[in-house]
Amino acid sequence: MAKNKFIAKKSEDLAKWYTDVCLKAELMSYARAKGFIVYRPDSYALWEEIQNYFNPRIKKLGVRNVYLPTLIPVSLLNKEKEFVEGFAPECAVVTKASNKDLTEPLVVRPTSECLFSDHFKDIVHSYNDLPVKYNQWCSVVRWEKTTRPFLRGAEFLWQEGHTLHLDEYEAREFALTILRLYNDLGRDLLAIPFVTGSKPSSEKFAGADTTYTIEALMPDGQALQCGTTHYLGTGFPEGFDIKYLGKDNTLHYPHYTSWGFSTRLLGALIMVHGDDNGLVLPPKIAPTQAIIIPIKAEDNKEVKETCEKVKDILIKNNIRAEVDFSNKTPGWKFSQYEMKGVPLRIEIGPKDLENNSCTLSIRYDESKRQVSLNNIETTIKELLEEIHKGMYNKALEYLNSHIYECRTYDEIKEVLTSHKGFVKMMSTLESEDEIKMKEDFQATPRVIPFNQQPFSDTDPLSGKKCDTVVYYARAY
RNA sequence: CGGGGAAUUGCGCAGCUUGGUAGCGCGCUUGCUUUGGGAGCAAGAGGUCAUGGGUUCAAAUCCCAUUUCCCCGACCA
Repeated sequence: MAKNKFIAKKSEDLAKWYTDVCLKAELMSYARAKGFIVYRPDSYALWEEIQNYFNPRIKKLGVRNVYLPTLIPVSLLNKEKEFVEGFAPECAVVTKASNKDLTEPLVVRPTSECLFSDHFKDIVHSYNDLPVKYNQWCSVVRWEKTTRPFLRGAEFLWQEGHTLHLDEYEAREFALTILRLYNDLGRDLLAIPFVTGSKPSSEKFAGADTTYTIEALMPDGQALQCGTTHYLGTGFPEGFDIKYLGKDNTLHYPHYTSWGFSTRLLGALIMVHGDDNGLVLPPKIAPTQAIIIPIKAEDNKEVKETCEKVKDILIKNNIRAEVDFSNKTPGWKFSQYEMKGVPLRIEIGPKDLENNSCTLSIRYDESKRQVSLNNIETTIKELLEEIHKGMYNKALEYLNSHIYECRTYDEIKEVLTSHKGFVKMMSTLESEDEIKMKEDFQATPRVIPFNQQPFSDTDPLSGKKCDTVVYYARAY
């Protein structure tokens, strides 16, 4: 396959490669305000596919979509102490409207726990009102100092779920159920494997009792938090005075969960699968799964008609297929759709028609094959499945082979200074450990994996006895 | 917030040192020839030179300030 001259090499300059792909694959452009981007049709379509996957699945769990305001009165924000301390520094605040100073400044939501809590106070009175399960699709604003398209922006799109439950057990179970759903989304739609587990207390959401996370590994060995679910306990209900009368005829605070993933998933998708020729999309999420390229169609009616026919057959079989009849040369089209990551290209030309076949070119492994036009829909359906599995397994193999069990300081140093990936180590989870890891290697404890298989009983940093497995890494 | 780089047509860039008619490549439009890995020829269209101020007869070019973007750090769920 011809190499793309418009995109930096992924292995040579990942940062440049990443921005090149975002721009050249027409996913985004920079907007006028600092840190803000335009989500162009090709990236917004990916976000819509994520919504299409996620919406029916949360609805099945009894979650309903709602929409709450963009602006939060400052006084509401101040009701949960830890939360304010965590978020205040990165909030944008509206102080003027109609050319007059507002009596109370309004904060542009960085997340909506306060708004949901304020509303929940009005609708929850009895145990019969529980559980409450809401979700909203919206954007939030966080005034980040360093921004990168999709991975970290001043404004990003996300879903935020907010639920109230009778007790801790039910709430925790729900937070874990959603986390499993996030993990499924990675595996079944994005072809991205995650390490799942809980966050050490230093990395928890401001105000959370427990934060559960899905962490992915990027090609430079840095971890990327791709979604979190929180068991928030009763802090927000206490701060906002949300109470219900239980069966026992006494008042109780309900138990709160919140959970979210953002358009950062698109950043992960680009990073994990992309190559030197640009974006590579897994078939399940690709807005166009198969692009048909006619060869010498101008003066060949048969080529044209076959392209149309194949497209119709594929669409009838729920395959997202398109045909490009534009007068660009085939070579141009090949490069263009490769850059945009279309998983499968179908070439149809006079030579193919001679033996009733077409040429398939697979984006992710750069392979080509000639197949019969008979039962083309079955061939392609199976092939798309195969591609998805292939991409997931490739990513899984990368993840697994970049988790290093470390028993000594020197082993930790080796992994983190050469950007290899996750350090899997035994830890006491004491803050001295974290400080040392941060100072020596800029690494943070990413996740305490659910899959705990202690391989030693000693913390390599302090030498103290311990029984918890922790993954450390540098993070985005 | 620190350190570095940059802003000239849709994109990539030259011009700036030494002030004097706004240039090139790609893309775009039209026509013909092409079409199995970014086609060829010809003719065209397209620019408040990031913004604001200053110096000058004259500023893309010199001076001051501001804004934005990119990279590396620090900060950040």
